[in-house]
Amino acid sequence: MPRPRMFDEAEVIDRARRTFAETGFAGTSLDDLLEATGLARQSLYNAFGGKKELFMRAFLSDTASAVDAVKTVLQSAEDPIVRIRTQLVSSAVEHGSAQAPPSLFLRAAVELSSLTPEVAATVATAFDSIRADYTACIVDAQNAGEIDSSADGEALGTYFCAVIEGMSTLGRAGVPRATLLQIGFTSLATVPITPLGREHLGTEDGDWT
Amino acid sequence: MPRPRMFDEAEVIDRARRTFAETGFAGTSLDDLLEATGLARQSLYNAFGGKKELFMRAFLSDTASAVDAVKTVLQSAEDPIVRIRTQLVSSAVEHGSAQAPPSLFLRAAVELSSLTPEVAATVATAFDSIRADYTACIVDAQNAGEIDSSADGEALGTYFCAVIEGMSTLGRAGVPRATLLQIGFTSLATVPITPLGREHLGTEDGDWT
DNA sequence: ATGGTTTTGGATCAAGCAGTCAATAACGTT
DNA sequence: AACGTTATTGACTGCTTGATCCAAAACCAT
Repeated sequence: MPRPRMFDEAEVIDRARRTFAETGFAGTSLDDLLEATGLARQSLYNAFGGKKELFMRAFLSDTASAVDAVKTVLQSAEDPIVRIRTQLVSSAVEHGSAQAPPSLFLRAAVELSSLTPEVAATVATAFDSIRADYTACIVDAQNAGEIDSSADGEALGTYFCAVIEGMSTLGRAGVPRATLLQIGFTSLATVPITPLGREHLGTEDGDWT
Repeated sequence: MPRPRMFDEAEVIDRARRTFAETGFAGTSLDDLLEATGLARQSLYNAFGGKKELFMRAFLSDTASAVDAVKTVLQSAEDPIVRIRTQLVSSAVEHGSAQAPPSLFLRAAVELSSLTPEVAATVATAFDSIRADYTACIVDAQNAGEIDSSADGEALGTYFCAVIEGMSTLGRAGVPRATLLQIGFTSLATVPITPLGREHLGTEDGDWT
């Protein structure tokens, strides 16, 4: 019996995500959000509660999909070592583009993790999840004989977390995609890949323009 | 004949740097700055011009000293390969501490590099300088026979830029110092160190509590 | 002392801020 | 067709913002 909404909630959150990612939480005014989403003032308050709540919705959604994107690649059906390279390439491509929307996850981590406990906890959990996915994939590769069994999977997992976040930060600062790709490929040299693994990887680095 | 200032300009800038680093540009009000610096309103405007100008002073100063800190370590009198490890450790220690003041450089890079051209240019120049210092140090190490001459010094330089920025981001998100140190040591495995270089490095990783 | 210059601190301003309220409009159910 | 429920709308509120103005105080060279 109620009057139906004239907007798509998911789309509003996505627009808000973009806006917050571009100008930050403190730097985004309610009017900015209204313009970006097309909502009327009271609609936003009815549907979401306020600026902080809408931000958290957008932030949690962005974090979840970022974590999910990593998991999907690292748990695909490819060879484990190929999955790792694919993930690094995918991070480089995602963060190394001027027109691509910047990451709200990074922004929130830098802007709010020291001020908002909930953001800090979410960021920590996300890092942990990514780290665990990487570690599991490395263990897979070790079991497949593609990575030397003496390698420390945990250490490499946290390490790749840092590399990914470094690429994200550099990408936001304007570093071009090709450079991020180089960083990704270079970081792969940390992994003691066996001859078998190297065979699976192939020699081609691919073309990413 | 003019009345002398009752404040130390450098100290004011340093206090402002800390405040901006903690709450960002948009998140810091003029009253916050007055409280942090102890200045009176008009004094701040007389001495610096306004919020934006004071921010730029603090940002440029922070960037310069961050770049300088890297350069100092990488151009010290130690063995080249030791310098690199020392720099990674120093970055981990600097960014991996809850009480240490967060980096305004990272904050500005993430918050403003897409909005303020001058910030973006400064950030880009800083990255370039760090990258160049790393590359030069790697070349030194190659000439000293500590790193395989086939290594791509440029690629490793940009790579270490990303690692450092990744550590900075993770540190701000609450990742502890020990983890950052592990990341730093792990990242060193990317470098093809010769037996001679390994000898110079020693076996000890040191104790950093 | 004294004059000229600067700092200082309080008062003030207009603009922008997040959030609220009451009235209207649109829908599904009955 | 009428009702109850919810979305929409736009005006409104009190507060904070960055910035400016002005008069009084502080200093140093003379």
